[in-house]
Amino acid sequence: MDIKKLLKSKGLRAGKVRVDFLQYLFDAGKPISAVDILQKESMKSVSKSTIYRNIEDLLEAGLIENVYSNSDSQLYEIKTDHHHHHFNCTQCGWMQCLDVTELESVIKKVESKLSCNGLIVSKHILGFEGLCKNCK
Amino acid sequence: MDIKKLLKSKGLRAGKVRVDFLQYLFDAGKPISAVDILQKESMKSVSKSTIYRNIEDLLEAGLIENVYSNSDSQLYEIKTDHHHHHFNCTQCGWMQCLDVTELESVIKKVESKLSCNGLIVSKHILGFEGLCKNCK
DNA sequence: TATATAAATGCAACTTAGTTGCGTTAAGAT
DNA sequence: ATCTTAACGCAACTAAGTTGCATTTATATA
Repeated sequence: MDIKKLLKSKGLRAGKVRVDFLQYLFDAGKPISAVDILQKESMKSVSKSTIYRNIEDLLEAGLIENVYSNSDSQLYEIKTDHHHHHFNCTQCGWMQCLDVTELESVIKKVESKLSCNGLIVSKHILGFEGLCKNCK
Repeated sequence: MDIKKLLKSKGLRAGKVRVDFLQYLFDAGKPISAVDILQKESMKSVSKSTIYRNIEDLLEAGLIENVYSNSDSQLYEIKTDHHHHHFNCTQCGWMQCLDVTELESVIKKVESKLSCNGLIVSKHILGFEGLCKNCK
């Protein structure tokens, strides 16, 4: 789908930086931080407040989501209907998507148990850390 | 067990601030941040570098461990042999320990599958977020 | 108990991710 | 073409965490 139309469908204007930013996230195919973006050559002239405010807007619109990692800066990726988690190399930062349907069903059980205890569960965070093939 | 002896058994000296800090973590019975500590009346005169360096040392000694939360500052708690996870209220910061043995066995399976793929898994992070009874 | 020494602490300056207020620019509806 | 307001840039700020260095103190040893 066209980026501009996607943004419009969520009630967001297709500002120059916003379009580039979202396109970059689509192309990256991996979790990205605000710092990553700001260090990109093509983004050198972009103000960081613009990036951080775009992250806010895109999160709120449900176009991107936060990804857990042990890095100093928050990571984000395009939000898909297919919920998944990540393995994160603590040495080089490499990440791999994990599809673990078995896990998801157990997590659902825990969440419904918590709901019965009077809590509202809005999300869960799950991540695996360690060393990748190259770094070990 | 006596705090000073515990520290000594890990090859750490029982400095005044370190003992107080570790005692506080034991008494708190909930995850605590460096900022929490530094704001305590009895810790007002303590340097923040001392706290952060103590956190490093205690982590390395395996006496405390990091706890995931959505707060700005990192949370820590006394490390026990009994591994567990938390529910975290995003409004007030309240946390509840969760004992989910069912989850742990599935996670173990995932981790061994990752090991077969040539990755070294050192730890996993799991947390649930939402609203507690008071905040919902 | 006195002494030596390295670990623990304090202090101040620094780093870095992220925020905020405000003036300017440009997207897109009319 | 014009108007409105969202998007953007800029600069100053906040707050968590780090670092270098001087001072103090825990503790091993004499």
